[in-house]
Amino acid sequence: MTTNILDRLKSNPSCLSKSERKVAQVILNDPNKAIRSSIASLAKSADVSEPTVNRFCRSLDCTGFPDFKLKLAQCLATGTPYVNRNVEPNDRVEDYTSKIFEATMSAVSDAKRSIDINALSRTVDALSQARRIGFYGLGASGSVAMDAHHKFFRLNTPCSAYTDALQQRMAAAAAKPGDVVVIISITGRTISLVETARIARESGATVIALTTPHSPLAENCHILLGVDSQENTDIYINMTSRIVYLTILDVLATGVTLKLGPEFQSHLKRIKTVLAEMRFSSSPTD
Amino acid sequence: MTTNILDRLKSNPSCLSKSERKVAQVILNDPNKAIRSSIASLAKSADVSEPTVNRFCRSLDCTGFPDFKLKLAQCLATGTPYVNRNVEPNDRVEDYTSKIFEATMSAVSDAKRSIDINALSRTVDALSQARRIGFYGLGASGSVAMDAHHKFFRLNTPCSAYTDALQQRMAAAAAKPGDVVVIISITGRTISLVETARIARESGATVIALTTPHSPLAENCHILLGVDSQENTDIYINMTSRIVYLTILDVLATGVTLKLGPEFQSHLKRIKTVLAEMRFSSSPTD
DNA sequence: TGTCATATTGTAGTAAAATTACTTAAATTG
DNA sequence: CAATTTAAGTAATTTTACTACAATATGACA
Repeated sequence: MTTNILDRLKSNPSCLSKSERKVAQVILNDPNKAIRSSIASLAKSADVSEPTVNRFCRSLDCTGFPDFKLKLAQCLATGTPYVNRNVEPNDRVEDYTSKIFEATMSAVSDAKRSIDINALSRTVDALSQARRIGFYGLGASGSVAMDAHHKFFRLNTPCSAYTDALQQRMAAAAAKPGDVVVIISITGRTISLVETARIARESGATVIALTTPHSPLAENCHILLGVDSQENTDIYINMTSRIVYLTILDVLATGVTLKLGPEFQSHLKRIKTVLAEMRFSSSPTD
Repeated sequence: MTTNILDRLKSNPSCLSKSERKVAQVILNDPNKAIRSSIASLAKSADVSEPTVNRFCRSLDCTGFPDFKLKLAQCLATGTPYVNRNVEPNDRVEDYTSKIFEATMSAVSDAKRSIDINALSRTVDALSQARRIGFYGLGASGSVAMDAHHKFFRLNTPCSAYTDALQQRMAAAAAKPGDVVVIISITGRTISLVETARIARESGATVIALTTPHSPLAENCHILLGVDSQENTDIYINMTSRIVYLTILDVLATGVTLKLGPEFQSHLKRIKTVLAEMRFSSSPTD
């Protein structure tokens, strides 16, 4: 994704001249006003000439003022007007709530843009032909693996989740060709998981990694579902990556279900009916 | 939020005249082109006059053409240009991937708008003063509970996750005043969980429910963290609510951490260091 | 069916906006 | 402290959006 215009404005003393910085300042003061202003009024507010505003837009890789307004408007609309603001000690509840929700949305949106459709497609193929499926995760990714298991066990392929390093190792060693092993790790650097991936490969299983690109785990799998963790925001990485992973697993489960075709829907319906009996009335799965 | 302009365009044969509909059609064909067009070129593409385009904008509650472009641009940027389209049998990978990602984003965005800050704040208070914390969930919410446990166990309050109905019942019965019980359920109608909530209340624990408003569970707790499940889209409910719940738990964990104050940060840092030793190098928690 | 009334669309002109080309001012460097 | 480069402004041009008005179409009713 081309970097957010607002961010560039905030962090760019270089590349802008003195008067251009005045323009930037005025825009940052009230971006929502800026997108509705004409070049003339903006120039007046910043106390510079109109062409200066125009040149300012060009230095930000826009073709002109209208183009700049458009891009600014879009970046304001993303709901993340000042993306990646970190939570700060004195934030009130509403402050950090907004920040976390926004960070989550922007992570999902980034992932949507950067996900490798081809890898996704090959994964759906592998999963729908699998003899058995295993989801492997430790720590925060452990619950992701459990969640994936809960999704996939309703399909008719045998399926397990392993959230313990030793179990994982044993399961990987016991894997056979035709098995699919999905390894989930935010860092992709946990030694035992990378080992597990290697073992699973040696056993002949298809190894799929849901992890950060270029990590050791990413280098040791057959299919990589890579998710770039956001550059700057340390704090949010754990929160947001996990959510992105869950979403990707939703996509995979959906893909496999579609592949299994319509005669399979009745099978799912039966499960729903059984679950409904546990309820005061109606509806889905907790 | 004012209803999305694109949606209005798609579903509005009324309120638009014949020529105005021609304009709408051209815009829907390539909205991204439309936001960069002048009124003249757009009028030409739609084979109508310029004032017609202008009148078209006015009938959509815009002050004029530039205003319309702005709103359209923003709604395209939201990433949810065609919200809530359901997955269909013949969707290609890229189709259902987009749909699921978009549904997720819009669910998070809706939740952000509708979440009760006051309830959130009281929950943070309760959690940070708790003698011990339990997270209860079954099915898909089971992994949410596990995840919450993984987040909270790093804070110094004793904390557990229960994902088994029997365990939950026993833990609820054993609860004491000062304990906080967080019950997670998408439907809020699972009989055993509603029972568990009642038992926990009787034991004197503070019961917090992360569930659908107006459900039996919602009526049986001290603090309700309600998340409306999306109206129409049946299929997505399970996927998206779970993600919203996780996000809310992120907010809670952040809130509690902030409340515990700065002298606590070193404690967290120590955990990170220990984890780092399990890695090929650097960084967070799987 | 013809006439009037209303609604819809288009034409032409105007004001405003954005951009260009050019000039002046400031800053940098040998 | 000149010479050259860079930055900023002035004024003219082009493009854009809008207004007022005219023309055409649509429809209701005698």
